[in-house]
Amino acid sequence: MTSSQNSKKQELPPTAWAVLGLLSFPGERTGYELKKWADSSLRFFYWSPAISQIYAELRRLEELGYAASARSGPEETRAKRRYAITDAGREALAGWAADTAEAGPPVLKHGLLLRIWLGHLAEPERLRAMVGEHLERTRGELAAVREAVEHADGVPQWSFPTLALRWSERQHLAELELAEALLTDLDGLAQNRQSPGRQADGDAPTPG
Amino acid sequence: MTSSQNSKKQELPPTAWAVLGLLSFPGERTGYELKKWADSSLRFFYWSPAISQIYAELRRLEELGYAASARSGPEETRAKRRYAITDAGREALAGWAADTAEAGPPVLKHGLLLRIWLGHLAEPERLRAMVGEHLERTRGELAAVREAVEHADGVPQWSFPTLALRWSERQHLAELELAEALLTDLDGLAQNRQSPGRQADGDAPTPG
DNA sequence: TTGCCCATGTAATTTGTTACATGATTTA
DNA sequence: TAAATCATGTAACAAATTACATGGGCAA
Repeated sequence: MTSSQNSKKQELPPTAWAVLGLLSFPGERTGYELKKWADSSLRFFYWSPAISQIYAELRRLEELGYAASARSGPEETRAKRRYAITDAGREALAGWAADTAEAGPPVLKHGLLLRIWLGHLAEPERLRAMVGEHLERTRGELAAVREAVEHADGVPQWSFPTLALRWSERQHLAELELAEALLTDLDGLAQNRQSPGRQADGDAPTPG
Repeated sequence: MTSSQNSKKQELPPTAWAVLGLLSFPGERTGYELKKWADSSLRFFYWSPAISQIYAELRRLEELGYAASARSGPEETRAKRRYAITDAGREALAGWAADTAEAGPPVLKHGLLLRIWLGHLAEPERLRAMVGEHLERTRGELAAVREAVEHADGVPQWSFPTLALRWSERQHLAELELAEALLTDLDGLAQNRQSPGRQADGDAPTPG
């Protein structure tokens, strides 16, 4: 059997692949370093697992032979442990990344929008304030993305991560525009509510 | 003690609030109906819990006195069970929704971008194809959002859900533009890779 | 009469978080 | 020498999914 035809696909959660992905760039690193790296770049378009989960995934990856670790100090001293990806790991990761069915649609969990959706429970002023706070926060995030881009840009090994970060930069710009448009829509709603005066508790229409 | 001052905040997962939110619109509905509704609208800006979890959350909400249910048939016959929000539930939900600290930044889990980030493991052609598939899928999603908007638009009780869906429509349009820009960037990368010829395995720079 | 949609629920399992314990190294 | 950061790990728990079991009603 050829190596590209492992009929039994490794079933691993996306987090495991993301951690292995972090290891797929040149160099060896500790779980701690991986966490910091995830916080400053992965999190913008995917997400940053808890440090305890990173350690757990690293152990699993090592068991599977996808990663190898070396202690810096002597055994038993709980010293720094640096991980590197193995050839088998690189191959498995490439196989997973090429599987487009695996990817599925992007998942968005937008707390602000959930609250807008529940706008009938809040004061209009409160809603506008929430969108304003969201704008502020998003500007901060955008600055963080730009820092990450600056850090990564120009390094040949990081051309693809840079691409992802550039996408993220544009994504944050879009998020700002979306929020502005939302404010406008909110104003429009307030206008229409001016005259009617009735909160309309008629028959419930069918959702769905 | 006034009802608006329960000093002990109810700690509930976002899913519980989302389910209660579904109940906050006029009418009584079954868990099954809630699931369908979540699939066709909530999922675009938040996410749609598994049906088994919806049932679990409904039980919890009822225990807390935030929702009440009535069987359609006689007891013990596992008949249809319709849920409605209670006054206490509405109040708790309003309190949660107004808490802006609770909201946190939006979370995005973008499988395609994770794969772009790992672009060094794939054929350039494969990457382009993946973005193409993403464009296709996003167009389909956009159509689904528009259907939902059409369904909700004009119904007075649903003005805020309609707002959220409009936001989602624009968000999907932005997603399409982002993907087009990504294709362009991918082309740019391919151009630069033309001459060098070396896969550069020099010193590992420090990520972070 | 077969299959699909409606409808509810349980059980097992996985995934992921927070809180905690521990100690080395660096910096003020 | 005190505090911050680096670094690894365990334990308890919460959140969420998948698979499964059950059965009524309706349409081809």
